[in-house]
Amino acid sequence: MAPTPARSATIEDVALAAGVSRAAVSKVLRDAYGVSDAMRERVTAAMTELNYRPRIAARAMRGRTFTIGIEIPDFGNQFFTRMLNGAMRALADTRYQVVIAPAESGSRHGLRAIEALVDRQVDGVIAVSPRVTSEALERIAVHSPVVMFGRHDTSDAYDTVAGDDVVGAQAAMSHLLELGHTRITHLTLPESDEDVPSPHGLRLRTYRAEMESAGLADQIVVVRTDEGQEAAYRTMREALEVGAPPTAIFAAHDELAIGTLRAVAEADRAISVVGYDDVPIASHPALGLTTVDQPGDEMGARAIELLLERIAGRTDAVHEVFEPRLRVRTSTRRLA
Amino acid sequence: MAPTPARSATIEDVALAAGVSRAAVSKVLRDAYGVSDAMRERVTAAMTELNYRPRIAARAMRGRTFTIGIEIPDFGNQFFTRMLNGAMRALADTRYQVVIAPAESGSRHGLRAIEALVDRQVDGVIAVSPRVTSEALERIAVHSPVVMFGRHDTSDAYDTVAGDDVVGAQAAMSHLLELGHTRITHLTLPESDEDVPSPHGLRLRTYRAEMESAGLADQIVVVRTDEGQEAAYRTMREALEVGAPPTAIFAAHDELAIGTLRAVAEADRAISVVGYDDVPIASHPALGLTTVDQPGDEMGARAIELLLERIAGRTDAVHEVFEPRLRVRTSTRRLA
DNA sequence: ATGAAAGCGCTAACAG
DNA sequence: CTGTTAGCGCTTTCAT
Repeated sequence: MAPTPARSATIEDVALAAGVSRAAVSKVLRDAYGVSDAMRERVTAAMTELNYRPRIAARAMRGRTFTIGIEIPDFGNQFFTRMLNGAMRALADTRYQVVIAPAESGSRHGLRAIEALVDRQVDGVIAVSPRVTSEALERIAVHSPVVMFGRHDTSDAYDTVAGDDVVGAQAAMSHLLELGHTRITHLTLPESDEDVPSPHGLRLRTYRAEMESAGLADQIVVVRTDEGQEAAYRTMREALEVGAPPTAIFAAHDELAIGTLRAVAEADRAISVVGYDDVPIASHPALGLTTVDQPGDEMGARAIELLLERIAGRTDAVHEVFEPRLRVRTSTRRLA
Repeated sequence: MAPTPARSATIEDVALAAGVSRAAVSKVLRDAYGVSDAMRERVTAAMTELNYRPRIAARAMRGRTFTIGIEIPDFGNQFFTRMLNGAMRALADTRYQVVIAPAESGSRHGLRAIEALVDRQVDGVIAVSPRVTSEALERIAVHSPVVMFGRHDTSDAYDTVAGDDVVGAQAAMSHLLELGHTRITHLTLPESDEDVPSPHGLRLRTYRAEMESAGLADQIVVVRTDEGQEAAYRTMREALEVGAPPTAIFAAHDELAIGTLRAVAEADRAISVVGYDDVPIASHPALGLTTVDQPGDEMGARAIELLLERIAGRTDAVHEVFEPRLRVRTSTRRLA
């Protein structure tokens, strides 16, 4: 290949080649009103001839980019894959393309990734960032439509799509309590906080409330672990070695539950484990993880719908909540 | 303090507020030569005051965007998560941001996603697209640095980072043969083709070669399935019902292997299964999947290094190959 | 050390 | 139906 590449074709080159004006080319490009078939044909011919690709950056300076940005905190968590699938499907018949910005593991709340997306002129943002302050989000939402995934706050500036984490956590806890468990540990992330409107905050709060109303306040144990299966495994391996081990563990999400299952297997203990999300692997017979199913794909698709509505001009906020559903499998058993 | 601005601040607003020229602000922004400390201070003050964020799209029209685009074919495959982690880590200390474009499941080869990235003016692209023709890639590589992940072709126009799939597949096959298996099925994707320089093409070819040189040419069985655990599960569930079932299955990657494991478990048969990649879940004791470990994070980090070199001006191609390593676990057993 | 000014490729009035 | 033209926000010579 030539080491000194020619610069690629611009709208002007196409116009020249087709013997028309730039405006005409632009109109063909955007399918705008007022182009004769003859002209359209010559222009498209010139475009393929020159291998023309419109520069989105140039378009961005005048109008839309037809790009949706999605911020994701952790690719290791397959729940977000479900969400993404739903989002992609909802966008399939539109002109929009998706770009995804992964939150750097360091800056744990993902604001940087959201801003990176906005700086790149996406037409709207879907973000999974329970820890970003609503002030920061509202500042962003002034200039760019925003739909937050998993949040339970109800700002006027952005929409939210979330699961009903109270109902879900209650289902998980009721299940364990009905099986006769009393020493139930909750495994969650370091930053989960009952006062933050995050899924994990709500699950934690619900865990506490359910333990208390079952008269088990003195049995409450909350273990914290870093994100990911591996970290959860190491944390629980240690946790199971000290003191009286629990008979059941309610993990804040499936990745943590799967890591826990590993620690439990190695410790060779009959400890029941419940997760949250119903990631695809959870139903694998080798794991048989009892978990709270969230309709991730529907939620992702709905988030896109809301975002497109906002892009189209809606200004009042919508806050949508999806119902979770307990899936009982073999990882939970009646207390012997 | 100004009221909430209808449109967000531009470089001009900052210049006005700081009482300097646009050029001066731009220089501060880019840390360019020739700015006094006093000026720098006033400008940065104005920037924070106005909550200024540079528009990458505008910058893109003149120079770099400091954005790396990564195209990924399947988020369900956790091997790509390993790759992404390595890539993110390698980029952590640079000015670059990552955006990821998922290949639409329809257009199975991901060219559209790569072009979406290039249209958005990324400074370089890493792509996982074994099926895109080298012609298409070379056309793109003329205008944008490209590193292909997993390909075994050696174009001059783009770099490649791949695992040694022949060695890896040989290791998998040798392992099964040494355990006494002779009826070994290979499970791969519909489009895998021995003549395409893709990982799966090579694994397929190696499977055939190893069977033949073991004198088992008449035992060769290749089963095709769509992408994903679920599809692999359904395919293998059916495949295990007809004819004489194999005693071992070599799956082209771990997601397929895990789906296979599910079918095997349900069929309640003692069939050995080997995967490829060593995704995180593979080592979980509940699965114990024997597999060929590829150093995904190193490979991702190396891909970034190569891309940055190309962005910096290197024009000769580099083709890097990483050595895989067999991980023997409980999913393979000596033939009874 | 600082600023004026010329574009980058595209869209969207507006004129013809 | 087609073309002219004025920017969008930024970088980058080139003067001063």
